[in-house]
Parts: sequence; C-alpha cells; structure tokens
Amino acid sequence: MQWLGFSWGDHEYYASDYFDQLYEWAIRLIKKGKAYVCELTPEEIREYRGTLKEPGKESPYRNRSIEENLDLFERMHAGEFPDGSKTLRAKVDMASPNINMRDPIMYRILRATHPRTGDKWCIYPMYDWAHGQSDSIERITHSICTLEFEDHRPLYDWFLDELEEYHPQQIEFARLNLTYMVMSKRRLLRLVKEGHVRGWDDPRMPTISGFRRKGFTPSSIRTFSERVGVAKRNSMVDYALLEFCLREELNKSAQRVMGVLHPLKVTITNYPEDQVEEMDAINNPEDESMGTRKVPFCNELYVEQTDFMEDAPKKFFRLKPGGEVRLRYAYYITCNEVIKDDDGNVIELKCTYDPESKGGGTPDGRRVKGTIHWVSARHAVPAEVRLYEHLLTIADAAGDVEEGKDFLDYMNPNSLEVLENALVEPFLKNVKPGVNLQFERHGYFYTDPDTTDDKAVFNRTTTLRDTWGKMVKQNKQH
RNA sequence: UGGGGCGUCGUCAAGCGGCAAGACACAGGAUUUUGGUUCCUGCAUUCGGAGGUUCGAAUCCUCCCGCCCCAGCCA
Repeated sequence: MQWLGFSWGDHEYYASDYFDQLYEWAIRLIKKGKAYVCELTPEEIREYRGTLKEPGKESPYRNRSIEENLDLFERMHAGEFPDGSKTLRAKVDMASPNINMRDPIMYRILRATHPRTGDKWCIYPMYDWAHGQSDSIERITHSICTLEFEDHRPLYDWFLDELEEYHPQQIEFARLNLTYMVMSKRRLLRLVKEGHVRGWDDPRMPTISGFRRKGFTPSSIRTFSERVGVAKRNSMVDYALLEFCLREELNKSAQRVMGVLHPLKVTITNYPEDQVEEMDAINNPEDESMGTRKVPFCNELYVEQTDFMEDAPKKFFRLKPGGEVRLRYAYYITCNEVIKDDDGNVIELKCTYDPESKGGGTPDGRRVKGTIHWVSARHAVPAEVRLYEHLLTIADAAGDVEEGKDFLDYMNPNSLEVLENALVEPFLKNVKPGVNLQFERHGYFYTDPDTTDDKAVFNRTTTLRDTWGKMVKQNKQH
C-alpha cells in the first residue's frame, strides 16, 4: 500500500531541509546540459523573455560548456560573485508559448539570512526549482496547489523528468474565498504588520488561530469545508455558511447562560428587598443530560436596554410602559414607571411582579408573548464582551475594489466593539478560557484567553438567527 | 488562432447519453418560557449562447460569448 502524501505551499521555505540535495540535483542538470549560468541583468532577462504573444530569444550565455557552467555554479555557491550578478537557468525553450518554460531561473545569488539555515547559503532556489523537488524527496503522491500554478505544472514535470526522480502529481484547485474576508496571506500579513488587527490570532482573522479564538470549533470548520466542496472554478463562499455550521453544532452542545450586554436597571417594587430566590434554569434544551443550574433572583435586576421601548411598535413583544413580559425562568413583570436622567435617557424601570407566575406561567394561563433574559444586580459578574463584525465592507476583497483603491480602504470601522460593562450570571464566575457558550437570545460566545480569575472576557463567535432584528433593520431602511 | 483554466439557482455544488441531487441564503406557515431550535411549504420546464448528432443532450460534436491566471532574480 502506498500512503497518500500531500504538500501545500511555501516550498522555498520548507525546502531548506533539502538545500544540499537541490544543489546536487542542479549539478546533475548542468552535467546533462540542461542548465546554465546566465549573466544577463534582470532587465535583460525580462527583455529576452519576450511577451505573452511573442517568443523570447536565447541568452548569449545559453551555450556555455558544461565545464564552464559547473565551475561558475560552484563559485556562485562559494560566494565569489555579488548578489544578482548571475543566475542558474534551466535550458528549456525560449520560444515556448508557456512563459514559465522560457529558461526559468533556478538559483539566484542572494545574501539573505534564512529563518532556518541562517547564513549558510548565498544562493537560493526559486519556487519552481523547489516545489517538485521537495515533493519528490518527501515521496509526496499528490501535490495540491491553487489554480494559478496550472501554468507551472509543465515545468514541475519537466524538472522531475529530466532528473529522472520519483514524480509526484501536481493537482490544482480553486482557493477558498469567503465574503467580507481577507484571505490572501500577503494581505493578512499587512493587516498584522500595519496593526489593523491585534495579531495573527485576532478573532477577525481567517487563520486557524483566529477562528479558534473567535470560537469556531474544529468540527464546524471541517463540516464547512465538506459543504463547500472542492472544485476548479473561482468561487466566493458566503460567510453565512460558516456561521450556519457553527450554530448547527453549538445549538446541540453549548451551555446556555444569561448575559446582559447593555444593562438597564430594573427594580421590582413589590418583591421583598431582603429576599433571594434560586431559579432553576435549563442548561441546554437540546440536551436534557446537561441538566439544570440555579440562577439567583432578587428585587434588583438588570435587563437588556434593547428589551425596553417607550414607544413600542405593535409587534414589540418585550418590555414597554404598562406592558407585561416574562423574565426567563423567573416571573412575569409589568413596567409601571420609567425613570430618566436629565438628558432624557432611560436609566431605570420600576416594575411589579406577579408572585403567581414563578417559573414562567400563571394559574390563569394568560398569554405573555415576550420572554427576556436578566441578571440579578446583586449577584451578577462583570465581564468584558467583544463583538465582531466583518473585517471588510465589501464582499469581494479582490473584485469589489474600485480603481486606484486598496482593500484597506474598505476596512469596516466597526469590526470590533468592546463592551466593558457587560454583566453575566454568577454561574460564569471563574469560567476558564476556551469554552463555547450560548448567551440566550444573543448568540454564541467563547471565553477568550485574556480571561482571568478576576475578569471574564467573551468573544462573540456569531449571533443567533434573528428574524426580529432583521425586520427592524429592513423597516429602518424603508 | 500566445498559452493555461473555468461557465449548472442569489451563493456553493452534484450530475459524465435516460425525469436538473443537496446545502446555505431567501420567502411564507405551524410549534415554542431563547423573536433561538424544530417542523412543513415555496424557490433552475432548464444547465453561458447558437447550431448539429441522437428515439432522447447539462452530458457527445461544431462555432461563438463571458470570466480568471501567466511576461518577479516572489510564492
């Protein structure tokens, strides 16, 4: 049985393990009369290469003797010549319609410190003279790369055929593009270097470490990959599919919890001030085995600012003056009084509760459509919550960029929003980093590595599907 | 007539001579103590276009059209 071996990208870097072997193989090609040392300048090389429609012409150094080539190449290796003064070129075909075959450069002289081999080498192989060779040495069976390398496959094959070495198969397919995302490594590097994100593991980055920190599970990424499929056509996958895969998994597995992102104080005027009740809350309605937990309730609570509206439209099922709403796992409350500051901002609600409604229902069976989440003001744990949006304001980082503009001109200024004053239920006291949770009615959150015993930090992985919010948005636009 | 690829729903994507899968998105409806979940329903008489072959074509042939990649001593 032969094992499948896959290789992917960055060959020059990884090929450093085989620099000695590559050097020997280059000498083998020289001895075969298939490579020569060229002294054309970069400008001349470009000129001699021809254009897309016109053939190139041969370098005057193309027909040196094997002995001379050997001597020159060894001296290049020994460091006798200045950077850029000479190259080793494969002798293929200057008239080839495929420009990659017009005597491609194999080695250039470059005094650079390699991250792995340091200053040992002053000649470095080009991508094409490293890709197939390192694949071959590693007994790769299938060398996977992206579409733009289709033109390089004939050269990949040529080198291996001339070398008469084990010959892996290069297979190309389309790279993954995600809407509103920067996917190119070179661009990602800019985001990091220029400080547009906090680092390679910034939750907005489409890196494995970024996805992990945002809260995407490995299996959700795998499911996503399977659903996207593999093909050769350039495509742009909707980020919504990734979110769907995450929700699908976490809906079944994530611990539910109540967290208030923008707190609004609620005082229950008819609830005994010194009383505290422990309410039973379900940990996951999709998985009974996850059991229940206790949530403390008292006369001082915080609810979500967006769950109250003074002039509420008809379909607003949440808290409004004179309206009744259910506090999840607790009681029905009715809003009697709205307290505002000098600027007219609502800062507190005075409500009464129905003692008959404990647990969320009443003997008279009256219908209360809205259910909102809450935390006890006296028991809640302060937390920092980080909300993320798309990094870009355009879906296609390559195609939607206008003439003369750069993808950085389309950075979403709201891609990160930090909420310093969020409150979560005491169940989350001392949560550890690396946990996926669902904040009920909000979305899925992941405890960030910045979390300490004193302060929890939550990253929003994705929101819940929100048909109400969508409707509100649409109405605003019209 | 430079070469190399690719065209199937808004987005991905199966299909490879015999009735156009599926998923996301979207739109309706039912259930619901998360405006979540779940459940129903709808969503390509047509596959870039035009001819041709065939009893039969998204699939085979011809021509045309559109999009992507290639002229780094980058990968």
